Amino acid sequence: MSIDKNAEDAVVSLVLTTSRALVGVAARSLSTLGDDVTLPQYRGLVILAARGPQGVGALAQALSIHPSNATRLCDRLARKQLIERHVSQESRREVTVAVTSAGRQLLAAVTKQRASEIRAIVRLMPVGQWPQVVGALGVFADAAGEAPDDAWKLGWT
Amino acid sequence: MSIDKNAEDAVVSLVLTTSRALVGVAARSLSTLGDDVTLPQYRGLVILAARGPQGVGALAQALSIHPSNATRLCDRLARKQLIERHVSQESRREVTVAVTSAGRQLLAAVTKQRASEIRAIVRLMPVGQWPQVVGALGVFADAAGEAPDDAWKLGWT
DNA sequence: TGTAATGCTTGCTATACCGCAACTATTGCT
DNA sequence: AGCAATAGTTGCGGTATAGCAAGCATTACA
Repeated sequence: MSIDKNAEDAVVSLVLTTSRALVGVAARSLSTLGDDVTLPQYRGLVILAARGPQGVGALAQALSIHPSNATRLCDRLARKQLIERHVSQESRREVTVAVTSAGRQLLAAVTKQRASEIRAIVRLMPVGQWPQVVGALGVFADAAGEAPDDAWKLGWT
Repeated sequence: MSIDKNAEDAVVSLVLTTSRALVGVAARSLSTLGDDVTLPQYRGLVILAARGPQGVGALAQALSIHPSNATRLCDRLARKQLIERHVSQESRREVTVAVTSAGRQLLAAVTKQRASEIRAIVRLMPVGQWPQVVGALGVFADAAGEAPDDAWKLGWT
């Protein structure tokens, strides 16, 4: 048990270290947004892109913010042409919010920047170990995928 | 070359996936702060904890914000007893900012929460693969460590 | 010693974010 | 038709972040 415990601690510790590096990458990729888009706005974009067009209320719930707050977030995103508001066809009182192509481009730019930084790191790793890394990360990703995952909710991905 | 390219893409893609999971963990761990501490404030705390006590100007530079902004950030952190300001002994015009024990406790709580979530994921991985994961993550962490690393600057760690 | 540079703070203004309450428009139900 | 529930918006007040300019000490230097 103590051996397993130590092994577990070793894995956790390494994952924590890895986490620091990857979160740093993510943070920097967001900073490429400049002052154009704030973090809450980016989170909203991610949600809308992941879940597809939906109402302001649903967005508010996903972001855990007050509906009125979501309205104004949408105001700002719409002003930047990153989303579009359309009155729903089903209910005239519902407003459907959708990411525009410009919004998608912004999200793609963030991902691209992130991949680019990761690529630089990967190239520093001995090529001979890539297979092992792929295997290990696959195992981890599987496990993380099974874990209750609200990550995308937070829009920090 | 095309094979290496594919292999590289595979690694990058997996790291991206892993990144999403880990960033989600990090984001959730920050949300344990409640509304007590904002993200900029947390970033400041991380910097101070990592670099040790230092002047307001150095903190501002590390956070890439205006010194006046750093002053007010320190105001808020000090009001919450998370940092302390002392006039430097060397220069009476310099103010040294240091994390208090309460501040360290807050940081520890975040890390603890993060480790706890990671532990849950680790336990979902087959024990037999832990050694491989440790090896692979070690390789990755090394590579990430060699890469120009401003991650801690951003205080999202 | 007098002047310039440094380190930090304060006044100012602007934006973003946040929740609550009140309001409008629409839909659903009786 | 009338009333209640729903979806979204707007008004309001509050805090946080952010930069610029001005000011105050203090230090460094000429």
